[in-house]
Amino acid sequence: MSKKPYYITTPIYYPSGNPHIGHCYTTVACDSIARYRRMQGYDVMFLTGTDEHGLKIEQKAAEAGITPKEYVDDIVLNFKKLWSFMNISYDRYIRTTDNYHIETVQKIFKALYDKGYIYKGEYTGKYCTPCESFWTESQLDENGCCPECHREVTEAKEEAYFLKMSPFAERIEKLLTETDYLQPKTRATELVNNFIKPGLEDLCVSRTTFKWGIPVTFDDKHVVYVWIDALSNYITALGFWNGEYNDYDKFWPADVHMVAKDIMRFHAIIWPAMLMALDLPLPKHLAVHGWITFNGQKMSKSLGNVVDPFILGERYGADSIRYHILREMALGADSSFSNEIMINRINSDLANGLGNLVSRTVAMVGKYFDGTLIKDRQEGEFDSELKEAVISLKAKVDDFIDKTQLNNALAEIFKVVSRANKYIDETAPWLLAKDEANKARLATVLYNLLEAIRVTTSLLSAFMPTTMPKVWEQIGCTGDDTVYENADKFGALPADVTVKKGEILFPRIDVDKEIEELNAIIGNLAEEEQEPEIEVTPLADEITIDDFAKVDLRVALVKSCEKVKKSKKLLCLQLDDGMGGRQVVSGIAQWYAPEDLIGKKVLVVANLKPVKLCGVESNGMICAADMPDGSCKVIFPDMDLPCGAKAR
RNA sequence: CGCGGAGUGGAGCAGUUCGGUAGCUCGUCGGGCUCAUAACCCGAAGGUCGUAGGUUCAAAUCCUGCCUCCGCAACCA
Repeated sequence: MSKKPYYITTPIYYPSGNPHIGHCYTTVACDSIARYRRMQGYDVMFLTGTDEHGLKIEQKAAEAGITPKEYVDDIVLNFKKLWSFMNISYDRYIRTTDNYHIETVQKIFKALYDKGYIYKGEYTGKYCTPCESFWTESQLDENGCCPECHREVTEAKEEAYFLKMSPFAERIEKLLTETDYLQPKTRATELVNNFIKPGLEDLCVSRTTFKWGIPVTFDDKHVVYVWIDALSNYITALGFWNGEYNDYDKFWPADVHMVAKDIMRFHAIIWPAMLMALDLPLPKHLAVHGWITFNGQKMSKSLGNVVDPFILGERYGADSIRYHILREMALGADSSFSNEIMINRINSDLANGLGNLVSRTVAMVGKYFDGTLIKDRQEGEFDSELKEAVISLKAKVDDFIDKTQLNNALAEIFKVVSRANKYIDETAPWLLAKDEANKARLATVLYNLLEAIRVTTSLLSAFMPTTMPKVWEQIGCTGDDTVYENADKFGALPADVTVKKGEILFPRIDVDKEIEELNAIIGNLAEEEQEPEIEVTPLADEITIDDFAKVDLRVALVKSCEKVKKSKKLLCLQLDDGMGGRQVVSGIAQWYAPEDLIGKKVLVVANLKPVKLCGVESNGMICAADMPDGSCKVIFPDMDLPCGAKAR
């Protein structure tokens, strides 16, 4: 009988910077599932990779003075290094710059065009001429200018290809609401309400404004924009429409695509639409997890160092990091990461719980039996309860794996670890050891403990693949003892098993000392980062005095100020401008409370065309200056200046 | 009234579908044990389950209003 196929994927990561703990999160989870499925006897295909095209990479490479390919080659190396460090067992690694992928994407693009799902249209957006870049409204900086060079942008149109989405809207809505495709399903309504009910917009799938992408074969001005390029990796990597591999028929549709919530939308809507347009089967599940947050804040570049997986892994071991990530991660929800939480977790579960259980059990076999158990047995109180817990564990873990609830799977396993520690107290082997007559009973107790360790660690080996074999060595496992098939059986180890004391598996960590040291490391890194941070943004193009005269800056007094409801960033200010007053809306709510501004004087661009922001009219703009950390500070003029005074 | 989620002992969470003695992990305090990585085991303290009403014999759970937080969308003039 041939093995059942199982296909699981991580997203392909964008290598515009080095990998961080967020990448680990998804990848470690997929790896654990892949390993578990392999144990269960599935023929597993575990795919990961990198999405290497696009404007941002083009620019980063230009900054570094190398070609885009050279740039990504470098970073891909770091990704692979991290995966090898974290003991990730991927079966295939796809790079969107691989030739076979490029060819296939071109074929897919052409096929969609021939089917009439892709058509040529016009894309309108904000364009920055010096940068030759299009930006969406949301990408613009706080002044509505180019986020790269901070110069003005203009409305512009460019020719582009679009993918029709509306033909698939109904099917996608059903997929989200009526099937268990999306996990957890709680986000389905949100997606449907926000994107499908208002009418699915056609998707822009090509660009002419940058070159670092896959060329459209029948129109060489265009390169394929991210969607069709990146998402199709899941099938091109199997050899779909290419000769590089040929297991598409075997593995498609995928069993699980695992993604973080920020790219859920693309996998929940665009990817199914593409597959529908190509008439291909849809993947079975999309497992969405939250972000790792750091002390409640979203991960950011400056915080990235704090949780550098290499630094943490070197200190505590890759398996400890894997365990912590998996144990904290609940499907869907964010999970906060702090060094303290992690260290406490490692101490209580791994060092005190599992590590200590192995250590004390092995030590007792050594002390009371010289390392090798006698074959005599005598059953006693508490045995059956322990055995029951051990034997029933596998089914429970299986169930949680099926639901991609790895945190619960681990919790279940550690309940048995706890049960075993309790069993030691119940049976008190050190008392049994005092009387030679109890030898058989003592051997039974220790054997039962070894069996509990064998079963829990064989199930754990999918999650902590590096450390568990070390345990097996210590408790005297050989050959097939630790296979999945034996994980719901009691008595796989030989009755006269020989143990071998080994190194401490998970050394206990001194919390205070470690936190201090980690903070010191963070401090050093932060200092190194500081220098380039103070970069001054390039000067805008030269203007004449007449140009400046067009801008009418006035001094005004803030009479009242309140937050714009339903908005996070906006404050609504009532100003005395010496001309009867005016209302101005400003995007500074993150940095100023209303009472910080009331009674102060500000500089306002007074002849700016009025607009509505979040439905509130704004007649001007408050002058403020950028801070290096991305926040901004309002410029307060001298209080003696009269309202309405014109600045020049 | 844009859409959605969440408010439970010091912290992090489960329980809410199909109302019926409020549970888990960590922390704190007390006790026990000594095989073990100052680890292990037992016990205790600590919660008017965001808030105000309503339904009910009975509400964390159902209904209504309100407050707070978060995410998406919008938006940073």
